[in-house]
Amino acid sequence: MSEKISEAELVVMEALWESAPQTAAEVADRVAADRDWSVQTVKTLLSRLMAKDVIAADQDGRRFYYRPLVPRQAYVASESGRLVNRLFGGRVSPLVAHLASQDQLTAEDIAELEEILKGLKS
Amino acid sequence: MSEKISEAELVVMEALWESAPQTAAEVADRVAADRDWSVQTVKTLLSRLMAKDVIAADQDGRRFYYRPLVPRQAYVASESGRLVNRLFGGRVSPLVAHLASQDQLTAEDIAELEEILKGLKS
DNA sequence: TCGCATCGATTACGTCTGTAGTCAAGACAT
DNA sequence: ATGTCTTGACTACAGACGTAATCGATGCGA
Repeated sequence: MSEKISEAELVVMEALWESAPQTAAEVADRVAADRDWSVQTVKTLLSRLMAKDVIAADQDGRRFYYRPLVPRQAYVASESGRLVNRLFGGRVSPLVAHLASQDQLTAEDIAELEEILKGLKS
Repeated sequence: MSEKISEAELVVMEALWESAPQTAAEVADRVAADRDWSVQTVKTLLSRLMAKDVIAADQDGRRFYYRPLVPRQAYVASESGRLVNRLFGGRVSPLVAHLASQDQLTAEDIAELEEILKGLKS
């Protein structure tokens, strides 16, 4: 919950969710795979994430080890909730119906969805 | 597709998707239900949407009738696609699994999802 | 011990966003 | 004809965002 995480900040969060704790340099390395950012840029984003209280840093000598405070799970939950509310009036099935109508469901998706539903009808 | 529509702009788009064409004043009225904005604010948002080529205006005397150029359908498609890519690696079933695990699926949703899946297995 | 590399902090700066005021031109009532 | 209302265009401005340079402190190699 809490402060809104921006697009660029999210890239940094993903790096931390992938593995934590990490130093700024490590995060920058990991992030380099996606975005061509300078180390400075990554550090700025880390600061902003700290300001938003979604990550924390543990000092080790003069360097910091960063780790997420918000689990990816929670973020994903709030974001997908937001989307479903904004675009589908809070209902999930229209979202799936929509994706289905766009042929965005793979055969695998369909099989898995059936599994999920089976589980829900316990 | 094309230019990114901001949160505030989206509110205006929704008003136009609901009914079109509309004058700026009509849009402002409709929008007033959600947001407490001045007419000016709505006009600015309309301009920005024009600049982004997602709406168009037909002049009638000295007033304009605005209408969406991008159908809601298309917007919803690109946004939900973006979310699924950003958060679920492009796979839909994890999204549903996630929503299910959060108890965000109503019984109605489940029934409808079953219907959808039945349709897909034609 | 002295210079250099490195770290986080601070500052910068252009763009986008949210929100709105002001302005010029036309319409309308008196 | 003149003052008023309405309309879109233009301008404003603070805060967020993307991207990065610079700065002061510190540790390390020579």
